[in-house]
Amino acid sequence: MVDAQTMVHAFSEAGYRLTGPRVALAKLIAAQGGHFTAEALLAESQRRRLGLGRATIFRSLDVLAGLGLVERLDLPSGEHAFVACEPAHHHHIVCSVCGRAEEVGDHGLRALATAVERSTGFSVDTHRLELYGTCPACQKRRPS
Amino acid sequence: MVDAQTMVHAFSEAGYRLTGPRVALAKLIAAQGGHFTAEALLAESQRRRLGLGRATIFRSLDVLAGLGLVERLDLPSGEHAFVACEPAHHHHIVCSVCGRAEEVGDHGLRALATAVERSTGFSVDTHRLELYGTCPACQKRRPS
DNA sequence: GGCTTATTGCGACTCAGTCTCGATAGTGCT
DNA sequence: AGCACTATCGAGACTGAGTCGCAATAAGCC
Repeated sequence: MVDAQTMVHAFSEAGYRLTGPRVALAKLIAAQGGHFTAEALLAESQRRRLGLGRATIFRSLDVLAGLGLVERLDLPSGEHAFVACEPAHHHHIVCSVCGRAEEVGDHGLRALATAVERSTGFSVDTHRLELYGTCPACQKRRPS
Repeated sequence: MVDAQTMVHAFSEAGYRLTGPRVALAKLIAAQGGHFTAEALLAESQRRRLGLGRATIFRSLDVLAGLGLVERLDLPSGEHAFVACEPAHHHHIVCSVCGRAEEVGDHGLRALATAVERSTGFSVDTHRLELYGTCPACQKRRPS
């Protein structure tokens, strides 16, 4: 998780203006537990009367994604969601019960990519790995 | 790659009716080299005057995805695409130059999932891995 | 051939995300 | 503080993917 402060700093550090809407959005994102959709942020901002426009939310999310503070992910349902995260290479595991997301290190994926390069002849540029499962808390609460 | 025959059989085998539109669509899919979007199929079917409706294409694609003969994938651009493939667990590597997709075996991903389970406490249900790179042919044609 | 019902195509509809544009407000300078 | 410059904003129109409802059609079965 990343707090609002960090995001706010990142904005100005990268040469973007530090505007009210951006600060409000940073707080909103920091308040989200796990992954969230643009639509959810929009709804929440309306509920709180923050007056953020749809376009502003999408634009800021784009900027944050560019800065690596937020990552797009595609849920199995096909929805597009986001998670707040540190700007380093990693992947996420998403709890399908509560939606909480956690960062996951490399764990040998790099080796896997190399193995694939060798066996297919492709050169691998990027990859996306998303894991879905149940987090410890939800396992305890509802042992399936 | 999967040929039209296989898909056609799979339809009837699974208890679906073997209709003209479905056969036409199967051929269309088999003719696609790599990944393709629903929109591309629609456009192609119009070009060939096959008279397939938008809804029909989406519905059949859903069915095929359910049968595992086609897999949804999300391109880095955010587009939703599909690839024809064998109904077994595997992943894809997609060439970002020509769009050709190839199937990739497990290569130790299972072990990675276990490592993640151990380190996070999550229990992993599913995952999606997509690799993007350049295929041998495109590397040769345009050595970057 | 006739019956049943899954499937189709059409067109209206929804919903996420983008675009345009005039208004607003950071930021840097004086 | 006051000012100018311009990035950014909000509202709402717009777009394009995907879905839905329904009457017409055509598989599969007798």
